[in-house]
Amino acid sequence: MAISQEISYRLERLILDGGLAPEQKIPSERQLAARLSVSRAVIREALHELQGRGVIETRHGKGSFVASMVPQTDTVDDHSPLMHLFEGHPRTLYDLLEVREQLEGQAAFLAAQRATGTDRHRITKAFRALEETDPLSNARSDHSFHLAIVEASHNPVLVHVLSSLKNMMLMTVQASVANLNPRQEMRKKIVRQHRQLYDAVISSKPGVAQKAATAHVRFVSEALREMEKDGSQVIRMPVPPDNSTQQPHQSP
Amino acid sequence: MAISQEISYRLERLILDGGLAPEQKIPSERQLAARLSVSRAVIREALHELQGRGVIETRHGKGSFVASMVPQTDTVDDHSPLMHLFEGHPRTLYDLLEVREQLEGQAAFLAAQRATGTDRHRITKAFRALEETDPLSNARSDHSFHLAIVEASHNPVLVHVLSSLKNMMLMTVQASVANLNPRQEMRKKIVRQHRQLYDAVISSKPGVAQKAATAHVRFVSEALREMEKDGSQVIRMPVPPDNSTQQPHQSP
DNA sequence: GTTAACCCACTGGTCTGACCAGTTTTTCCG
DNA sequence: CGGAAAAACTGGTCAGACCAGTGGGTTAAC
Repeated sequence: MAISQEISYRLERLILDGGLAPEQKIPSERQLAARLSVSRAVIREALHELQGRGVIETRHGKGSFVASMVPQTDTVDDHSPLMHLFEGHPRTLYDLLEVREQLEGQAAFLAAQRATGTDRHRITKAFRALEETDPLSNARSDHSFHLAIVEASHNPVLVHVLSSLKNMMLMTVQASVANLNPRQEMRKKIVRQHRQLYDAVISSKPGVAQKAATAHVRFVSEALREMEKDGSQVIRMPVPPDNSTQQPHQSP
Repeated sequence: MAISQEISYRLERLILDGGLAPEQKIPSERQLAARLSVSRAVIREALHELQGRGVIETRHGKGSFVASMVPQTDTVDDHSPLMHLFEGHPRTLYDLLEVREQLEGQAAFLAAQRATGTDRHRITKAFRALEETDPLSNARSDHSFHLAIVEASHNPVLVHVLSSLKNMMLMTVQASVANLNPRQEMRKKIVRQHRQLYDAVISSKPGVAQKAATAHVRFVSEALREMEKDGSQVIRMPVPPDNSTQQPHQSP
């Protein structure tokens, strides 16, 4: 194995084992080179590896620092392999929506097919709440509504995958509602889409429900794309701690 | 921003957009340096960044190659949130297949739409290999074929999700081929389905490709269900150590 | 002819020492 | 003392050299 890789490995372990705390400064490249008796080039390559992996940050003229990896090992894999793609690659957001479009559609289809009485009750409850909450803070309601439908599909795998994808989205962009609700006409369309989806599921029309769900996600995706094109920046920020996304429960 | 970072970013985007396909060789460091008019050190630093985040693999004396987008988290989470569902709940397998049906369909659709020349070449190669290998040991070929199509969708999220699902399947059941191939008539049908899928993707017919892919997964799912009902136990065992896991694309 | 050895032209891996470009500290003059 | 220049850091880039694996082709021996 290459020396630079050994060094990057050793440094990473040192950091993970707590030998170097977050925000702490790493010895300068020249010091490390001298200390480990290798050339500075090797040190730089090792550091770039750690940098690519998000373990350290390097600032010109100042030095390299251990990145503050939030000790919050939530249920969500913080540094999931996909997470790196988001940073600097906005396109991934739309890749994500592309997949969600498909899966939300399937979830709606299955929900319309399989929803039990309890499911219908939960969905209805969530839908009512969604209609009553004020536009500004109904991100949670929106989430609950869709989650209720997904869970009514009675497919644990689907629930799990979709919740992962949604969490991943929430990590980078404040959900669609936050971006779109301010625009009145957008909000109206979304409300109508929700109603269509709700009606289709409740009246057990799988095909219609599926179409409604995919159309909804596609609409949101295209709206976001449009906004971004128009210059109005899509709000991208970590979502505040949300206890409701922690454990989507499955009703038996 | 540092030049090396710009270069690593450009290369990563190039890879994600399909300009460079998995397994494909990246120009040598000296070529890149000359082409981009920078020193070789900068190129090496950029490559080490990509290496750190698993986008490329470098082999001494051979060159650098685009890594499969599949996150090879060798630590296949035994304690994955979904894993415990399998134990005692065979139904989860079919939930899994239900979701896969949808996603493989989407992947085929997108692949037929977006496949580049390189993608088509890879798919064709995998397909040929699939046709030539003997029925008993073509689990790998089957996997490679489907993977090539999924990667041609140029949607990293889709690749990631599907690979997770597939890994999860491999953990519990020896893939469909192992169970179905012994039966001659089954195998014939599967071969025909593969050919239909292949033709549709290569001739850029998204709709047809999607239908072929979903039909294929559904067929496998129903066949498994049938077998289980008939009493013949579906083989459920951990997949044997796979040395090709490290370097996903190997043709025998 | 086949095969084995070797050589050479690739590839990445490492080293050296220099210089540029930001940042912080020190120095020294007003 | 205050503040500006200078020095001493930091990382970023460059050039050229050499080492170390790899593979193809030529050659020499069998």
